[in-house]
Amino acid sequence: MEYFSRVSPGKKQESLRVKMGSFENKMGQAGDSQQEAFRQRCRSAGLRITPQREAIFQALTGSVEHPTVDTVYQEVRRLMPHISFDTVNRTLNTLCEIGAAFVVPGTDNVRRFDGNLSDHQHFRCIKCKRIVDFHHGPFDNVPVPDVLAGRFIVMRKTVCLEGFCDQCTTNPMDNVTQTTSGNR
Amino acid sequence: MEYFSRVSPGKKQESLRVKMGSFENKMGQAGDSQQEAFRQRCRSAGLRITPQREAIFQALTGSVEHPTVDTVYQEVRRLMPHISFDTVNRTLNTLCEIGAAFVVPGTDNVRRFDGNLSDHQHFRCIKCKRIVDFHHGPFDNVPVPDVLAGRFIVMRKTVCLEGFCDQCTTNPMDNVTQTTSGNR
DNA sequence: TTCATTTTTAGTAATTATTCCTATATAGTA
DNA sequence: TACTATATAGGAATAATTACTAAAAATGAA
Repeated sequence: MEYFSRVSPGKKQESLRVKMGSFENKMGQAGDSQQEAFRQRCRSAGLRITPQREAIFQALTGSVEHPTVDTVYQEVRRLMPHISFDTVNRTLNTLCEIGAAFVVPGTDNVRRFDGNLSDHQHFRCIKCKRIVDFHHGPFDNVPVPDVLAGRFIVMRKTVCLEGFCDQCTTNPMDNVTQTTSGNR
Repeated sequence: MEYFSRVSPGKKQESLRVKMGSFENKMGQAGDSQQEAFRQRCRSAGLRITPQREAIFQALTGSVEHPTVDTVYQEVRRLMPHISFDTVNRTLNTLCEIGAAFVVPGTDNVRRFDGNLSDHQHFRCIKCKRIVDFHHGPFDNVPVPDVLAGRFIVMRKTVCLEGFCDQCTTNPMDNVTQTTSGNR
């Protein structure tokens, strides 16, 4: 079933509300509670729940690739041919503002987004740039050095690992650049 | 003493080599070994040692602010009025390629650079965006979970702290957005 | 010291990623 | 059903970064 977003100005179309129902049916059981939690988060933030927002959230949380705006845009366009790039970009920013998504810290010139809202860490492959989520309990609460705890208010502690993923270990030294500071 | 870079095409000027001497004299004792190490690193990488490169490296390592390209450009222009933005940007990229500088991982749309080559970590202020270097020995070698060590080749482990710096703790909740993933 | 060669740079243009604008559509409430 | 405030589509603009190329310069050999 074709899933429409808004159409060109001046052309009234049947409401998307009915089609939103169809869209929800496509999500299956496992996604329901996540999508419902998303709607609750929108309501709490005073935001309207639009089919575009639901589709963008769904595309992001259904991806393990930490996609760029353009990747999410291509994915959502398959269901919503008239969606605009700005809607996807603006909505991803909105999701980040309400805590329903996050920009992944990195050194690329293009932003990547994370739809995984549970505690986790990232492993970044230096070669293929893949970002893999993992969760290591002790990384949730690395102890803050006393000298900093007395000087700053530490709200978050992040551990990130970098190296070569299992797919790239056959050629680990190809195409490598050192581009991040910190431990070496 | 005015410090010239290259001048407009078609206008021969006296060599910069003499003025490079003057530039070096400005640096003082503490910077000499660092600048010399930089020259060694250039030679090892097969790169020419140009006054532009020395000035850009000097501006970066003399800054604790993790500056953007434009900030380094403004700083270097004070000594080299004819330097081009592309030279600064290209040279910062070159410094990163040879390990004489690093792009700081982050979520901003503008890149920031780090000239601190020693082991250290970053504290990022959520409010004022300041990045503060610190070194906490145990963060140099956080243990990698066995399940990852068996699956990936971990080349680097980074710990980053985020929160409010001492200057911003009087108004910690102003202007805050959640934009990074990971531990919360 | 001079000359030749390769690399680098200045000035400018182009590309890419992101944001802005506004008329219209729509979600949500009364 | 109607109204209002918010969101969107289509298009334009901005900002950050990269590319191009003629000329300058760093470097090494003679």
